Amino acid sequence: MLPELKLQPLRCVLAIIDQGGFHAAARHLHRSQPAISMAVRDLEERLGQPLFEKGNGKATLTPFGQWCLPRFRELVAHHDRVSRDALAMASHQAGRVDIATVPSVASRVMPGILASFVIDFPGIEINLQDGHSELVSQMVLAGEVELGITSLWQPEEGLEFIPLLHDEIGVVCRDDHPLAGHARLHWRELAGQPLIRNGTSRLLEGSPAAELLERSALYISNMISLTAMLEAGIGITTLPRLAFQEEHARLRFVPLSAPRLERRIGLICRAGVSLSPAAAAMQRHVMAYLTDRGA
Amino acid sequence: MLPELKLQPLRCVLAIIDQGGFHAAARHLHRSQPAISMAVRDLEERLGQPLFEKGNGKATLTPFGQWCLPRFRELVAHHDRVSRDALAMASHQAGRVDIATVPSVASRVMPGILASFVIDFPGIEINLQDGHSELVSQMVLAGEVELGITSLWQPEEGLEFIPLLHDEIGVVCRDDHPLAGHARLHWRELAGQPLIRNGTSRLLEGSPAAELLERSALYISNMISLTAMLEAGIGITTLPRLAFQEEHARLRFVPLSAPRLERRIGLICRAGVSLSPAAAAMQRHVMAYLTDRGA
DNA sequence: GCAGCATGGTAAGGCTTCCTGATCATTTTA
DNA sequence: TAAAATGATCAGGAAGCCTTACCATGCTGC
Repeated sequence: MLPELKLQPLRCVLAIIDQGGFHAAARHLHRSQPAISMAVRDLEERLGQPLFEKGNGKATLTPFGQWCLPRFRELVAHHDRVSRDALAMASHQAGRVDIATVPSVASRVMPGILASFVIDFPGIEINLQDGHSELVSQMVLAGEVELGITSLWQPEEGLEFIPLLHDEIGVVCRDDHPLAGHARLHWRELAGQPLIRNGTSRLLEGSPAAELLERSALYISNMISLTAMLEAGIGITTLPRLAFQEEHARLRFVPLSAPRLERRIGLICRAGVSLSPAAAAMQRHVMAYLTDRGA
Repeated sequence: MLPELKLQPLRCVLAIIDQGGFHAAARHLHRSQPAISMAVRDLEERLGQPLFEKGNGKATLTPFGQWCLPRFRELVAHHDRVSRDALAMASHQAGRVDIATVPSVASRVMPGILASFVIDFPGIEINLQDGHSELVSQMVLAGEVELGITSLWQPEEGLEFIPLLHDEIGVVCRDDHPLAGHARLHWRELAGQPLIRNGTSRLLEGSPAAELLERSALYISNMISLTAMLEAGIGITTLPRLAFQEEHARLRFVPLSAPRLERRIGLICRAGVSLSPAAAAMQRHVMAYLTDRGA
């Protein structure tokens, strides 16, 4: 029913007008002149009307051709725009990545990663959100973000996990606390200390140190409140090293040597769904960045 | 540089999504299923990114594919719109004709022509202007209108003339005028009559009756003023029959038999420039209409 | 007036593209 | 577990498209 207007012949028509002749158009399109003639003839046959005046030496548009010209030009421009955009998207020169991470990663790891990423891929827009680890998993599962960087408590259905970092658990206390000078600690040394639980405390579960949790009366999820408590000397807590904010001069981090505990931080994304080009670039970038510096 | 996105593969992608699978798309596009697979693969290679998820049984878009889909849909829709409009234009189902005629033709001939034209070509827009014959020629030459219907004083460079009607010259006078009862007149019978010249009087030039013009003191170009003068009995005039308005009960038209004069009314258009499809349809229609009824 | 150069159109051959039909591997369904 | 449906792959052939060579025509400068 509808004739299929191929783009190449349309380009020929535009080139003939813009370059002022069949020969010039042929040169411009890197074709031979007969190719131009035939493309035009084929197009005219499809439309059922001549586009160019015949007989006179010069290449002139018929009124029908004049009517068609701007529409052809628009269509070709539209094609080129789609083609260019798609190529930019595919080659990581454009696009958008939405990432969610736990706060510790967002503040301690992501800045370095993103700083180099935006240099390598200046066209890609980045959207970084942070939240506790279960929220991160949920956002990835729901498709709100394509990538997550977090620790998984357990393998979750529908999520793929790529390990990135081992994040060692330690004890955090004020610098004048008796434990502050230790190079490492056995969990029994914490017995009797006022332990403040936080969102990462469940990392102790399943280890001998778990019984410490049972004797803890204080739970604080907010990190700012927690550090304020610690600085006030109200008690001690356990944290992964990344979550420990080194800029607090009066707080000390002492690794827990027995049991040696860690959280495994990794990249998560939905299983079975491939990433957008931009997200794939980010994923590769994250992995290269963290393996270069040693996990 | 830019990959050439052919429309057929894009249609394949749309069909796969809309019909829900490669086989369904193949049926819908009247192609074999491998053709669809190959078209998609080729398109993916051009873009450098997969559009469909591989491995799982179903046909699902990658995020990149989801990004592309609406753009592909737009581009294909744009193509179809251009194709449909161009075809409508070419096949006289749409378009526009601008015509200029002399007033007599506009009021006496065009109504019948246009009445049947709009039935045959309901999609074509018509723009009819009238003016004296030299204005008509000018408008055609300047390209303001594509077609003119008028009489040419002389063959004009750049204009093509297709004769349509012979329009006989006669004398117009009031019904109580001594000449009103004649069936025909010899020019000498007009001698001594007060002759009012008008825009068509130069048709007498070059004939024996030309000397009547020299003895005429009154020239009136406006047809309404002229008929008012005639009805007032101020004088007589000469007019082509078509220009004589029969609805004036008190005026009579008496053909001039010696010399027998006529103006040749015809279609004019620019030489060497082909007509738009709509104008060509109009031209054919006018010629068929007037030859059917005898010139 | 005629050679020379430009225009665009035409014809025959070859290369590339694209489609088909048969077949395969995998997943879903009964 | 057999059957059906999915999409992928491959070889062969048809069609489209491009190229080289040649033709017809119109303009230009001597």
